[in-house]
Amino acid sequence: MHNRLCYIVQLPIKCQCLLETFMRMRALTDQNTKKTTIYDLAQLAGTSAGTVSAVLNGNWKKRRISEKLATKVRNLADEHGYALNMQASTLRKEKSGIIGMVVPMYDNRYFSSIAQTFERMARAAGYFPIVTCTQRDPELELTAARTMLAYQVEYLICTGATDPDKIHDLCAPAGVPTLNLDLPGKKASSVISDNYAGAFKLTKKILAAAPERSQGSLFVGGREADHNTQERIRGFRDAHAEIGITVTEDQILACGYASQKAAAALSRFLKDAAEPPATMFVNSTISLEGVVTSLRENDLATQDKIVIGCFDWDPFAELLGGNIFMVRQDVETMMNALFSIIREGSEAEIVTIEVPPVL
Amino acid sequence: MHNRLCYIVQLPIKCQCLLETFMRMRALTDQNTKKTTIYDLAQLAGTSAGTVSAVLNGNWKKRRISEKLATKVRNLADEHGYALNMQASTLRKEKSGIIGMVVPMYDNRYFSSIAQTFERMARAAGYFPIVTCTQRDPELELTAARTMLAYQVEYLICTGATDPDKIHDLCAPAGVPTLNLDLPGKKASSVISDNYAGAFKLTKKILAAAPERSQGSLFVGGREADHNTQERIRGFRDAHAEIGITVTEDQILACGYASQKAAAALSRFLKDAAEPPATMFVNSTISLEGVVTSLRENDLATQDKIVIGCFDWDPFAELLGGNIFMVRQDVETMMNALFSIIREGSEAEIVTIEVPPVL
DNA sequence: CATTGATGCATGATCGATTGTGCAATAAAC
DNA sequence: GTTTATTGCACAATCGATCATGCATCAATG
Repeated sequence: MHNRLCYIVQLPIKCQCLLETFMRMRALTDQNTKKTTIYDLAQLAGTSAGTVSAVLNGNWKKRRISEKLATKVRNLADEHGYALNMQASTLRKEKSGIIGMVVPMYDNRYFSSIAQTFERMARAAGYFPIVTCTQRDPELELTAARTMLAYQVEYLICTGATDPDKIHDLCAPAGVPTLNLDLPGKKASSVISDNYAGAFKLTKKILAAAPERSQGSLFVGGREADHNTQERIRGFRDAHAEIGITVTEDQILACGYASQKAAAALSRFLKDAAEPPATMFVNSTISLEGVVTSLRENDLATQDKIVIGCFDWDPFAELLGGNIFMVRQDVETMMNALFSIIREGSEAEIVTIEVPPVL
Repeated sequence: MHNRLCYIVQLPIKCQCLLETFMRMRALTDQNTKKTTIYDLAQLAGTSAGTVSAVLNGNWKKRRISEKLATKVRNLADEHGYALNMQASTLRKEKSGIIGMVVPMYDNRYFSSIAQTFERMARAAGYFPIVTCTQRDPELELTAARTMLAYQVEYLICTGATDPDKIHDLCAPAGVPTLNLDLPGKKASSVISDNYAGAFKLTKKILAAAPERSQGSLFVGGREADHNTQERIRGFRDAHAEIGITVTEDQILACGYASQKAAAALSRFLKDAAEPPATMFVNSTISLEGVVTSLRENDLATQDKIVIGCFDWDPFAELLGGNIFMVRQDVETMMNALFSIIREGSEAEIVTIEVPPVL
């Protein structure tokens, strides 16, 4: 069945050198295109494929294979650079060992740290992590999820997904559990930052450091529709309420996260205002980029003049100097929570874990 | 062969409600754990698995399947949320469509931009991209490469790899071509920044903007052993030579990339020096973090006092203000070069493409 | 010497999708 | 009416690894 036929031809002496060249090429091609399989190793070791498989995947003890044969097979595997064919293995075992994650972007510290930590922990848990970024494109989110399903992922983590519940509905019929990270969903467990508490603390901090000024605070960035922004605005409001200040609608610029949008929104605000705001709550480092740019353009350095609080962390932003405070979402703890849910199994009910960020 | 047996049992009426509950559970479990296969769809459509396969993978025209049957099969597939089993498909076709990439880290703009662009372009080229970060761990680099081989990647891109040639040697016997990105290798084609030209230009720029001072320039960050650092030092030297200055060994602090190392090396330097350097060439944003920290600690703001050139780009670093110039490695062009090599096929000889970075 | 048990391995079915081959049924050509 | 061509599909082998089953061989026991 698995015999690889080999035609041996008798050639006249004249052709010997040609033959040699051919054999070298074949050897090269063989090694270059044909991967060694357990059948090849079985033939070389004079044993069966099943035995080779047992030796290489570690349960040869159970199958009572002799130490001697096991060693021989392992040596041959090393010599020939044997690599397991995961597709075949997965197909048979019906378990891929793959855990998937979709993230919106890599290009800020929060998400890149999530991706990096996810890979590390997944590997430590014995999974093969596949991370893919969906460019904040809802369409691509679904396509990516579908593709991950095709690759038989055992778990799918939806990070900052536009519509995590739709992804859940895609995965559920295939028996693939999902988890939400950063943004919560209703149909699967979620691990998110404690946005309210973080925003509340951060706001108190900047209010305490704020200079006296008629023009009060400003909230910049994020989308009113998204859960995180709502919670942060609530924290922002309540921290003000605590010292007897009511935040009005015009103090909230939920203009989206993109830096250009934040810059534009802030510039518009500054044009109408008599005085710059005393404090600003900026909803992400991405938005902060826009805020800083806008301040530059309006000849307002960060230094001392305006106290900024940013819900997110970036090392260089921190070095910007001036009165800038950042809360750092606790990625390590969030990811630990995530993997503890995964370890518990999907039996449990739907939970939402809120991890406090650190100032 | 592929019949899924279904035992139908006649139960006394008493048990009817129990049965109902059972059926609901079974339905749930069935839908939750068993994925729909082409055999399931074939049975539902009253046709054969081969036909279903042909319909779903698009070559049903070639196989002369009627429009009517094709539509029926497609509808059934949609209804039942059918997802292709890639493992089975790959196993049979002996082509996975997977393209792999290893990167050292995600947490700086350069590498995260590379990862992001890679994913986008790979998808556009019809591949399924798998990116994994190896934490600058040479051991993990090899392990990751081996795992990628097991998953039957068709191509492997080694980004900033410690020893790309070793990875090549791992992949070659399996017939998997490799490409090097960012750091060159000898055994496969490479796409890298034109480090010499970039460094030369950047150095000229900071020299032109430099204040007159006895203490000249400093080169901070990177490893003497790595190709990029060598080339940048060469550019740094030559730009000085052009205006008649010879760079001495003590002006080169190739202390590694890590920010702490850069901070420590610079602080040590500043302790011994009578005066701070007029200009500094910093070898990456990571190192720049350390440099800025060290300057802070030594009460030297960036403002006007020291002209800094950084070989790498970060939006916030750019906003730091003061005399700081950054060259941005041209990721888009580099990745285009990479994929054009991939499209050409691996027939061609080993080439090294140097892409000029932009100031 | 016959029976039991342990040891060491081979055999073959199986996972799901793909694809070359072949065989009916109908249509077209002579 | 017979031959040829075309349409429309079913069948079965195959990819590589896994694992339940089974069959020799040899030692131990009665």
